[in-house]
Amino acid sequence: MQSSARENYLKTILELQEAQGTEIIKLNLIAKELGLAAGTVTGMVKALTAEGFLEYRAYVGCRLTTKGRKLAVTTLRNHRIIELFLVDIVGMDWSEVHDEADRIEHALSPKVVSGIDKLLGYPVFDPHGDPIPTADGEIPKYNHSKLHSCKAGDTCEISRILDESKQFLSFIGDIALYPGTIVHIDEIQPEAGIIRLRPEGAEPVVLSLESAEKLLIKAL
Amino acid sequence: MQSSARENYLKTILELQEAQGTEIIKLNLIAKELGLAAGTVTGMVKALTAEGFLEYRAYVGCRLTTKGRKLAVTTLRNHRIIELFLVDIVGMDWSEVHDEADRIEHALSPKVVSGIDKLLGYPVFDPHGDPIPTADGEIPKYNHSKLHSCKAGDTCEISRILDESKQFLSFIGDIALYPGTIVHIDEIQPEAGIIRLRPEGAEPVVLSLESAEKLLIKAL
DNA sequence: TTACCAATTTATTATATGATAAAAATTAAA
DNA sequence: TTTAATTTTTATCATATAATAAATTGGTAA
Repeated sequence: MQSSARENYLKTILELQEAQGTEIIKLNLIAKELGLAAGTVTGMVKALTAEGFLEYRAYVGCRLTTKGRKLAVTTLRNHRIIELFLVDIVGMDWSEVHDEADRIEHALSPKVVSGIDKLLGYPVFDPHGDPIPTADGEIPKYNHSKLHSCKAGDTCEISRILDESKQFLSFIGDIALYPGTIVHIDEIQPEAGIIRLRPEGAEPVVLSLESAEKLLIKAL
Repeated sequence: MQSSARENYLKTILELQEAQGTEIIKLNLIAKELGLAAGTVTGMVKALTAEGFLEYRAYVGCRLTTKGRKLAVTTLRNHRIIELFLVDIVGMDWSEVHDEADRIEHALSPKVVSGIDKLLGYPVFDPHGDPIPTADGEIPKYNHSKLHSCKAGDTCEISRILDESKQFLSFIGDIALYPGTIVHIDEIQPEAGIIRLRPEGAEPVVLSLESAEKLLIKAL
């Protein structure tokens, strides 16, 4: 079956569940995320419900069933493993691998994925710091806070970038704020809406608080 | 996606052109090769003709245009590079990579393919000995002969396996007749329809002439 | 409570890909 | 050369995916 559309829906619903911390996802949100018309989503959600991947209540939203979650997690795992593969093995820039992975993730058998997983040394995070679901379907949880909630004088480690757009990642990459980078918070100006920080061993940089909200950190 | 079917048609037509040494391919043959109904192929060939990928004359057959050949060669290149990648880097068996590659080949951007090409060291052959088209669209030609046309006493090197079915490759792999293997022809019995040969440094094996026809060799 | 606005669903339409059966053309045989 | 067998095409139908517009529902403010 041409299930790559189905896998995309399920993966997106899983990502929204993870991002929001809620089980039930409004169809409108799915439409926005996938760039589809609302009516299209209603139709597909009904089909996925009939096939046992989702539970759905009109005007309320939908939720993954166990079966749906399984397929969604597999797709998300494929996506993140491929992203890491493209960066670590193929040598691509982290800003350009998301769209590639979106296409490749649907074409991989479990055997290929497990081979690449082994090749990468069973990694736990993708290049953006997103946790890679395990082969048996667990998604590791970390409650890291957002960079913009730090205080001046704090030292912390960048752990995850929530915005995977090419532009944002290029920008963040240019100032070397990769996951694992240690930064010192020099100053926060809520009125100006900016945060001044210094990556270890590099020149200080200035971010908008809006941008800082897209960076998760681990306190040190 | 929409164009993976198109890419499959064009790639198949290119392979048939290469295998037969003729430009014009009958639609019936395409249908057999792709496992589709004849009517389906007529429809798609018309579409591909309207789009400038093919030239087509009813009841005669079709031929790739320059534009069609370009896309076909790219797809074939992707296929063969991915096969080699799956064997050499991921560690899969050569008998199982064909179907995988058939799915993955449509999901790869030129950037990804060129990265993997570099990673593999710009290879010239895939695991089955098929030549990998170059990035600028050339398909290297070799006029190797078939194993079954050898004479007793000959020594030659296996260069290419024409049958990519899982069963045949498993069998040939079990007796280690990979491309590069040197073999001595001990005996040929046309009446019995068999050929006796000895891979260098291994026990002799017996093949049907039918199987031997699927193996290309290079005289030494 | 009613009336309006936004969100959501339904109904219709479109495109890509495929199958099947009937019609037409080609090839082979008598 | 006429007929029979085969191949190829045409015509019709089916399924998956998506868009749009109209109708419906839900929430909110007067």
